[in-house]
Amino acid sequence: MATIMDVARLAGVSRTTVSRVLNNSPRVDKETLRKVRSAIQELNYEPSDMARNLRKQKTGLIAVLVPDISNPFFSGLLEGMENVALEAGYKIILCITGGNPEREMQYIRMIENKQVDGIILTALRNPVDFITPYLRYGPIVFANEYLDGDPIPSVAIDNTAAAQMVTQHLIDSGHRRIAFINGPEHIIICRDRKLGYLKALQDNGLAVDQHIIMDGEYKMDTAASCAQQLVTRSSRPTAILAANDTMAVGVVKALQCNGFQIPEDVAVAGFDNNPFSTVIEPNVTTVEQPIYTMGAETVHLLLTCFTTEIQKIEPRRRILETRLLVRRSSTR
Amino acid sequence: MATIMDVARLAGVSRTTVSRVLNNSPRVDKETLRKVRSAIQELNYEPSDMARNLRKQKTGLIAVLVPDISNPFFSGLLEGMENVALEAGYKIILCITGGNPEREMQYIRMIENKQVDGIILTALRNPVDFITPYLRYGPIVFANEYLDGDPIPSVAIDNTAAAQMVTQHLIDSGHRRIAFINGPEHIIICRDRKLGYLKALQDNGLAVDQHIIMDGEYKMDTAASCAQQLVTRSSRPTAILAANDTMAVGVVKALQCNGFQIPEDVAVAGFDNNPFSTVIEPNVTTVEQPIYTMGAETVHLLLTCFTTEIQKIEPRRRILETRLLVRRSSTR
DNA sequence: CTGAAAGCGCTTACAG
DNA sequence: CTGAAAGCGCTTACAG
Repeated sequence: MATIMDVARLAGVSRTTVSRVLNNSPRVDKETLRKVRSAIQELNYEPSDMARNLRKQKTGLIAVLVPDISNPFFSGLLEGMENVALEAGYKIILCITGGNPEREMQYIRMIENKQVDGIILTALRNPVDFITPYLRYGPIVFANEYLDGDPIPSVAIDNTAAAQMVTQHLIDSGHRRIAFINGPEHIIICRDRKLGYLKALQDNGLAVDQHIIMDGEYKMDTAASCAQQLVTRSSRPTAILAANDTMAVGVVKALQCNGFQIPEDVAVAGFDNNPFSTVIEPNVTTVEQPIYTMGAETVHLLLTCFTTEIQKIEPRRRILETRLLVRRSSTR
Repeated sequence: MATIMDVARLAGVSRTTVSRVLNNSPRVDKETLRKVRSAIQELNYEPSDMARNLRKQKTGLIAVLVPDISNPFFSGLLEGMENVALEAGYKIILCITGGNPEREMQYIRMIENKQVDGIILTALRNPVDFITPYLRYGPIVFANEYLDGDPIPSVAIDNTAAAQMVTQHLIDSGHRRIAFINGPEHIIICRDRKLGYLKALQDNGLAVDQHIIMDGEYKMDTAASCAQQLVTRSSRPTAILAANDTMAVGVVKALQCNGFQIPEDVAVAGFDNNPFSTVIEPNVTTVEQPIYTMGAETVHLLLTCFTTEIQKIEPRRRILETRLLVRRSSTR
């Protein structure tokens, strides 16, 4: 491949001048410009990004860590991120952690070697103390996540309020015994969804029964067996709230398999408004999140971090709006 | 951040020696090794990948172009790719083209500037002549795609045979009038699926009716309206084959909306074995593809291209096996 | 076993 | 308007 020196020689100028042409510097003679341009053309020259990166000390790369891209939530998030990144001249490195803490750390360490300019973290599986040391190498932001009193900027929804809203809807529909199938509880957003669920029960003077609060691991199968257990119990719940739609669908299928009618026997609701929720019959009531926007906003936030001191960024925690979508699975 | 010179100074050696330690060269004195290691530790030194890349003339990056990651087919493909890439020390740049030809070219041009070492292409939307000039910059391979008589290695299934197999299954189930809802026909695999469908009809002496061969654009909604049209016609088909499961699900829902029983009134089959196919009732008959393996094999193929002349690679076109999964949507 | 030097391909003060 | 020089942070023949 041709280098800047080849172009300079052919055009009979210094490589400084070629660089000026490449970077659209205004201080170039018209005739020189023409010569350089034609040399570039003739040699089919393209500047090397590797050299530019070293010189400018930036990679133009953003690492995005997700547990699993087959989950429509994360693929939607990535789509929002990718669009904004591309527009800003950045590329995204896809880091699938599979929820594995070691793999997560392995990817985070990319910033040490300056393989990327910044990192976006989702569904963090390591203690935040493991992450903060890496902040000195470059900016790190959260999507769909946040930590109490930490210095890491974030974009997310108010999970407590959202869970409270959907639980309240079930209560308003007449349910008094509502089960909750949560995702992994060490994930902050799951912790908060549970908080919102509990809050709604308490606000309405309903008893909390730990036996009908379960961990569905965010998976359809696991949630299905949770549902199975819930309905074979002596006093079965009349409604089941799941922390995402994938699990809600698992619940619906398990209940239908066991001969229960939805919503007549048991109402069901989920989170995310993912495509499954409208493929299954009955369609599942859910909390819609602005997923694409969340992805887009997170990249904007990271880009801001590239040029602004973290303390000066306002707001450092962005909260996006959610919307309750009432569908047949919870309608009497 | 500390550089190799800082380490060299602190350890009292040359940067050559530090580099040797970094790269585990055997020719280093034990005591020197100790000094260098402790200096590295003390300075919290990590070598810069930007500098290494420039020096070694490689980026450790692979660009993967996909039209849409919300499609489980492509997210599964990416998972297979990501795993193999990571193991081999490569990272993946996520390039979502949205099926946009300009955007596709924009991403392909990354290889000109040596932003990536190689490219994996799926669902190509540009003429192959647009691509071949870029082969001189670095290797390009296809996943789930192939082109007649071109020099680009590929990993895919035999789409003609697969479509023939599922069509034959419908014929064997007694259907004589089978509609086909295809994806965009300029995509090679769609062209071939149609070929397989036609072949099965011909082999069985069945008439081909162009009116019941439609373009569903790979989308659920579009396929649903295709189905709507098909069943409101005078002589409606007794079976509908869709080129992917997302469309098959659209067909099922549209038919059910119109009061048709599946499979009693109309049988349905799809492609991919995607999660939708088992969420909907009845579960949809489909052709299972080894998606994860396809992703993994494609990266292996690309890695081979990094070290081997393209003409010497055997086999240059890899064909993976498929399997027919007969489910209730096509069972009488 | 170790180091000086060249070089990967750019950009950017600095000087003219 | 243009160029010589330094430098981004590494690795790798080459020499000793």
